[in-house]
Amino acid sequence: MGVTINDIAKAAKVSPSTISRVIANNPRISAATRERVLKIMKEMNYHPNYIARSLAKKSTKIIGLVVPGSTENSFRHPFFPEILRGIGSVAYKNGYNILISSANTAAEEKQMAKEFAVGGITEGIILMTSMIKDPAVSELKKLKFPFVVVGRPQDDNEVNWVDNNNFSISYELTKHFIAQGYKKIAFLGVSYEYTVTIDRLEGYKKALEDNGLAFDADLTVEGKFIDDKGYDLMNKLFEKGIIPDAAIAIDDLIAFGVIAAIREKGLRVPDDIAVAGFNNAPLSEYMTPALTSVEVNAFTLGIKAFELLLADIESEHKSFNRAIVPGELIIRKSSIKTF
Amino acid sequence: MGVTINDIAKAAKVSPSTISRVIANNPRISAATRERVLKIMKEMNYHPNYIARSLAKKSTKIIGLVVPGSTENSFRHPFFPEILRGIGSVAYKNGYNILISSANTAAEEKQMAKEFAVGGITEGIILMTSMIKDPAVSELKKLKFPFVVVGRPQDDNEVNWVDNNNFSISYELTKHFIAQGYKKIAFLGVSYEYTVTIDRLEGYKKALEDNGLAFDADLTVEGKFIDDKGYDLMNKLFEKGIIPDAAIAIDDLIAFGVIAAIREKGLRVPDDIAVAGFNNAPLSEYMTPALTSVEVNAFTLGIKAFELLLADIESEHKSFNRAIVPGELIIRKSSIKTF
DNA sequence: CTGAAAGCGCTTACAG
DNA sequence: CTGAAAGCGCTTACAG
Repeated sequence: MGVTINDIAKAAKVSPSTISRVIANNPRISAATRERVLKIMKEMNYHPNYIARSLAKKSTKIIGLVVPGSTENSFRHPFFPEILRGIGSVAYKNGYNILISSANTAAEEKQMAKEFAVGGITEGIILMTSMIKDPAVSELKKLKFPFVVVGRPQDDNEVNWVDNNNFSISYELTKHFIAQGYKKIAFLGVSYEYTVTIDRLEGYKKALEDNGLAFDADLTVEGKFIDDKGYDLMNKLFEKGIIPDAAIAIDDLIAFGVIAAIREKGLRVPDDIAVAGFNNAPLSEYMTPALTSVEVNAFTLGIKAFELLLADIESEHKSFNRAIVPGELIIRKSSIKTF
Repeated sequence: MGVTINDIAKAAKVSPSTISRVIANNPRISAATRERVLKIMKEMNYHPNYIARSLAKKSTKIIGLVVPGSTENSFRHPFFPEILRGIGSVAYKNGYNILISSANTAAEEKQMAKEFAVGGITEGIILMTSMIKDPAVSELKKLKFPFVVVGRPQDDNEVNWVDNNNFSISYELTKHFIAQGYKKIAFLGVSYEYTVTIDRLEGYKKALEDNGLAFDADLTVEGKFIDDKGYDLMNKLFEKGIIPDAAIAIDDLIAFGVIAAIREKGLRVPDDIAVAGFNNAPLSEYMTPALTSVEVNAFTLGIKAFELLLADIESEHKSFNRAIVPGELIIRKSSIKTF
């Protein structure tokens, strides 16, 4: 703070333009003056002002990240920091900084996204959301501002997005149960507000169908994605007098609640009811029994999200892209038939 | 992008100064012109340029957050997003945005902190670190730039910091074991690079001492905080032929590895060895047995960190402050004597 | 190879 | 109540 390009110019007895060119590594500056200026910059402890440069260049090298906020547990989920790590790793390499903002409601989210877009502070936005009818998405579309959505948007027309192959991986997981002879497979935690849960439900349905099992709506329990307690969801089934032989939960945290409910009823996992989740929570491998899950590779999702955004910001030729990161089925004891 | 204060000025047939005053809600502007200008701003879809304003006002309303990066698992730990949520919640209320940066090494961390400080882009910094001899801390001290450290710094002279009462809460946890008659209590995961682990070790030692138990260095296993596998740490004890009757792990994730090692040896938790962790991971309550832990209230830590930073940025009278957020002992089955 | 000038889009004393 | 002017700290054609 304090020493500016003009101070250096005076001290070096050259013009500010020259200082600017030294900073920018402009090759037209003679080696002699370059050295002299660099030395003085160091002596006077000069550092270019990022804000002034941004204004002059009309480029801030900052991207905005809008995350769901305090009222939603999604923010607490381990995949969030993983995605952030992924974004950060490539952003850093490309000289971008990340401005982060959390919103508590869809309206707030739209507001934050808009502020980032119109304020001239960010050059692009990543939305950590995949909600149906997301107002932030329509707002950014309207503004024609570069952005990427993490999670398939309901209407993926004219938007960049990244996601897992939720349909396929859910299909595969369901098949893993069917192949072992399970027939009454429950699906817990669908929320019609999140495409991710819908896609997983569809994969499950298709797997049933392809293997001659009828889809039974009674085996599907609606929830609020990861905001709900698996314990409650499983008990809804029990209260209806339904005892499945297997249960797929939309998230590992839900799965643990499901297991708790099963045990409370005096049943065993996997012997009486086999269980699997999604998102491979850090502790899932340590549980007893270890939980079968799907690794979603959130770090890679973050990398892809940034790459798509960068392309949108820098490319001359506008296009809308998507990247699908494959999930990996991780089979552990909770879903392996023991008899 | 595009429409500036000058465009509005022309359209409204007033000077740019007047537009600026309307934006700033300056009371000296007549209601009539204010209304007219606001109307035109809306019609022309004008939004003030944040960067230009920052340059003119010499205030960006942005704080920097430096987090440990990809190579460290600390970033993956659930407390990270919790702290971020806490910071975000108050930052938002105070009109601050958060610029985030992750570093992989201590040197990189210092570099990021310095760039944030000297680049004129942030007005203060929160360091998510509590490492011994943190170069970022000394750098920011040298620059006399406002900052707050999450975690007690080794030398807390002239630094603002927030932390849990790690000594006391560890004391309390240890006493919980002693009170039940446990005598051979292991302590796993001390890292002399993190003050948090040292403080917890000291609390453990003091509790032993105050209750007539000798501290036995052989019962302490060093680790790399949450980067290490609890499984390996516990086996180090076993390999030395030591079988404790209780084990305190520096983190819940470590504790789960510890439990896995205990079981592999054919012993039971808590019957043969009682176990507890710290940081109350989201799944700890679902484990079998549910894990005794310490809730560190990371959200509150984040709030306090921002409040301290804000005070440093805005206060006329410089001072160095700290805030201690009490942890809460959460006793579950893993540490309750069954016989 | 270097400089003078204009400009990026705002704010803010100063003047009236 | 409003405006003209200078300034925030840079960059960048244009000129030489």
